[in-house]
Amino acid sequence: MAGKWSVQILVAAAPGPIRFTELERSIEGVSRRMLTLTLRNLERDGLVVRTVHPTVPPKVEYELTDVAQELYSSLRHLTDWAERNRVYIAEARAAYDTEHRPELVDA
Amino acid sequence: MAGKWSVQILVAAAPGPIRFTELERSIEGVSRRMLTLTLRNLERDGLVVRTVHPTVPPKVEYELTDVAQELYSSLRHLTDWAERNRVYIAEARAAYDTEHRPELVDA
DNA sequence: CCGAATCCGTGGCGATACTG
DNA sequence: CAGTATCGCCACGGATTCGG
Repeated sequence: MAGKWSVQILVAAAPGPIRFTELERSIEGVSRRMLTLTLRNLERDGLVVRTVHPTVPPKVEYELTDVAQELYSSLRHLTDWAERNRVYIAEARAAYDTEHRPELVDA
Repeated sequence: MAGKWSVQILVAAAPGPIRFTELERSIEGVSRRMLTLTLRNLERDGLVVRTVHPTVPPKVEYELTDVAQELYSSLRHLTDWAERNRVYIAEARAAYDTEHRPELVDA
């Protein structure tokens, strides 16, 4: 799964174990459903470990595996690139649109 | 567009200018439509330049910009990771499935 | 050789409501 | 608190057809 939320979960969980609700709060716009689904897929791929503390109230923590930590490092190169070229791409897009689709520019 | 074919186009075009039909042949399973669409999006984002040679028969070449070359380099970290952990993930998946969904294992 | 236009199926994802 | 279950939209992308 290259799912929409996977990367943000990796980022949020990279520093250390994090609880379900903490994830939900730190990731803007994610629904409980998608958070669960994405976590299950990450767990399935051996990227996160799920630890249930049998307490009241329930407490579940998610933690990245070593493999996922490596993935996170590799991803940083990508995000760095994205950050560096954010403006360039936005300008290229604007220029392309004014040249090829003048009607839609202000829409 | 984080489209399905963008990365493969980057890889195919990284060595140098490449023609439309060459792309179509070197990328397994891509349709003419999706190739065109993806190329347009990459062009729009300033990642490829499209050069039309007014000859008969027509000849169109696509070439990566410097920004796209940087992206390609950054991507390599990811693909390297994927290659290194291919087996690990496959095994994690198989283990997860046999444990959580025994019915589907052979389906 | 290179591409645009149209039709249409699939599934990822969101909204909502219900549980232990 | 940490999920699960059900419903439905719509954008991505495949197949096909029509040009320059």
